[in-house]
Amino acid sequence: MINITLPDGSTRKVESGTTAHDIALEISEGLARNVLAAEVNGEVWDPQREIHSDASLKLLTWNDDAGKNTMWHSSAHLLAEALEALYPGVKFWVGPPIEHGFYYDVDFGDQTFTDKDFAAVEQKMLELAKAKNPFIRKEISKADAIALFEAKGDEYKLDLLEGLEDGTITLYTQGNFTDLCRGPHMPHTGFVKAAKVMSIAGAYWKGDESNKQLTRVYGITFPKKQELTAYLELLEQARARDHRKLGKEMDLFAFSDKVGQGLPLWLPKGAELRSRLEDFLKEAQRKAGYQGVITPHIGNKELYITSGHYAKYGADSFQPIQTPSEGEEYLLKPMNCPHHCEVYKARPRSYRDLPVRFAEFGTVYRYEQSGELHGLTRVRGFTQDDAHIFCTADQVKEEVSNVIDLVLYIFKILNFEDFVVQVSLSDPENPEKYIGSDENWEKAERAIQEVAEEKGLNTIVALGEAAFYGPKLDFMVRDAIGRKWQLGTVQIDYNLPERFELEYVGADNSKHRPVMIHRAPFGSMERFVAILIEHCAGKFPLWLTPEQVKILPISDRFNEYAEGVSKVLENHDIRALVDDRSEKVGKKIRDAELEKIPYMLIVGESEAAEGTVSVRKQGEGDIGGLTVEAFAERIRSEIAEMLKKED
RNA sequence: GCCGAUGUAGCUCAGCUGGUAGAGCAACGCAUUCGUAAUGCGUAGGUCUGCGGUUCAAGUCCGCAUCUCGGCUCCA
Repeated sequence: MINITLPDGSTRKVESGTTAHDIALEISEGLARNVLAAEVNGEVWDPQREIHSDASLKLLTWNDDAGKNTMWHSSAHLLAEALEALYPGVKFWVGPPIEHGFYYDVDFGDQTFTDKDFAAVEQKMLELAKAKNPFIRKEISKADAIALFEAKGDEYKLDLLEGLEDGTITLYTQGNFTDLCRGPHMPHTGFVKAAKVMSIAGAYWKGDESNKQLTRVYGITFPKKQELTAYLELLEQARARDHRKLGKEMDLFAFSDKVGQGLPLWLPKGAELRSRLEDFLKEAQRKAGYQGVITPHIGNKELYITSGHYAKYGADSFQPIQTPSEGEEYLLKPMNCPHHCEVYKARPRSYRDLPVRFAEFGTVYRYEQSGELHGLTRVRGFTQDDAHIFCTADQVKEEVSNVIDLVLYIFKILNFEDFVVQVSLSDPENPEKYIGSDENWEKAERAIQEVAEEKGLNTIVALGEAAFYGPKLDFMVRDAIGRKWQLGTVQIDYNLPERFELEYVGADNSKHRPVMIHRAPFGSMERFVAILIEHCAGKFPLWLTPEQVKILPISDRFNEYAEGVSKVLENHDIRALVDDRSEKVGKKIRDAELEKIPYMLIVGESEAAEGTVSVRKQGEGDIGGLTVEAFAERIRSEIAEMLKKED
């Protein structure tokens, strides 16, 4: 007999060899029907696998991430089975679960597979699912496994086998399909009630761009049909908020083939939105003790040789600009840090001056791979809300703390409520990868972690993810429909102060090296605006939106009164326009609603007579009449309320 | 950069197996003067991404280039 401990702390005595499925059955038949996998002593197992020693057990269903992953991993095998049935001779590499569904990397050989073939594959998958074929686990010796896949002529599985140790190799079979796989899998294929092949794409074998490309087939499955429908609706919703679509519809930005790939053009409304964000951050930074600096868009190549960026990125960047002077070369600046180092060096610094914080909305140019460009989130010319803090090692903690406060303030004002903080530290196994003294690293890593903890941030620590020049802290936000984005970043840097020989005179009258902190709360204006658009689906907060109010006269006779209202609002710094087209008010309302203008003011006979406006809020409808002054006051206080969230 | 798909009016899209382009919305004009999500009529707008090729004839077929999109790789 063995003891099984369940998550609620209760213990069951069962025969050795009992499976998780058996235990689920003891609890309830309904539960047993839904168990996809089981966590046995912290390891995810097949529910059918026999347990032979005391263990802690957690039954996993569709509601657990690990349960979902198991089903999707099994679904990848189901996909493979369907593909093998329809395309005899195809070869498979790997098929893992991903955040939404799974994929399988497939070598179709001479056969073609296009999106027109998806439906047939989906049908086959469902047919195979209906058969409720069990997933059968089999341990196999390495020699037998090699023989098996050699017979099949499957070079991919043979390659996988090379990396595996004898004694740990398992095969899984469902129906007619057998795959080399560590598992675990759900009990049988019947759990899949809905299947969709989402897309195909090329993917390098082993992720190496010098290898051949396989066809990556993406799919997703669900235990209920309606969950698939809901998922497809969510995707539809995401498409509707896509910043590329909204940016075009709302006249915020554009691209031009003539100007060049990945070089955004900010249209008047987008420019206005952006500069309002910049002003907002500038004001917050001014209060936080930053000083603005301005540096040129190009820099002598020597600058980047000193910084080390030329050696690392020179070949993949916009190439140097020649001058009439022989041998003289300039680079479009790919980052602001080297310039700011030179700002620091413009005069000798004393420990009494530190910390100094140089801020600049610095436009930089990076030659991103063409296939990498994406709307405003990945471009070749963009403006960082950059700043560099130069301080002593002892000041790092407080400075990081202040930066975090600034980022949190911004998130609060802009309603990014759901975020985690990733702390990237050095890899303890490979200390030689990093520059800077052990003492300083330890100080900085401790400082970052302590600050994160003191602020009660939801933190994940990523060992080995630090940059070679220092540890960092990144904010990952979740937008309104649950997608994750990386926004603000704080990075500690021991490298550039060294390379630029930055110094300050200490209290001991000798020279010391400052620590440099890079930080960008937005990341870049382009990226941030893109994420903001998607987060709020184009309905910007009142204080940010380019057009706050549209005045809609009932007929041309009231255009004059409407203009008067507009003037009054203008005097209150409210951005209002009159829709003086000769259209019915219903049409004007519809257009203003679609333009996502927060307030519509309908004016006609009675309003003109009484000096009032009839107020309509976007998405909410008519909210009654107010005098013009009262409306202006309402807007003013609404905005004040939004910006007042300071701690 | 690589794999694949795509490019038709300002926008969203039709255009079957080759026979020199069409709709809705937007724009413009006229009429209408209207009360909370679309007034009517009319006008104008296109080297069908570009360059070559096949053909009596190319938006349609082929090649190359380019852009965009989905991924991969990359992201100082």
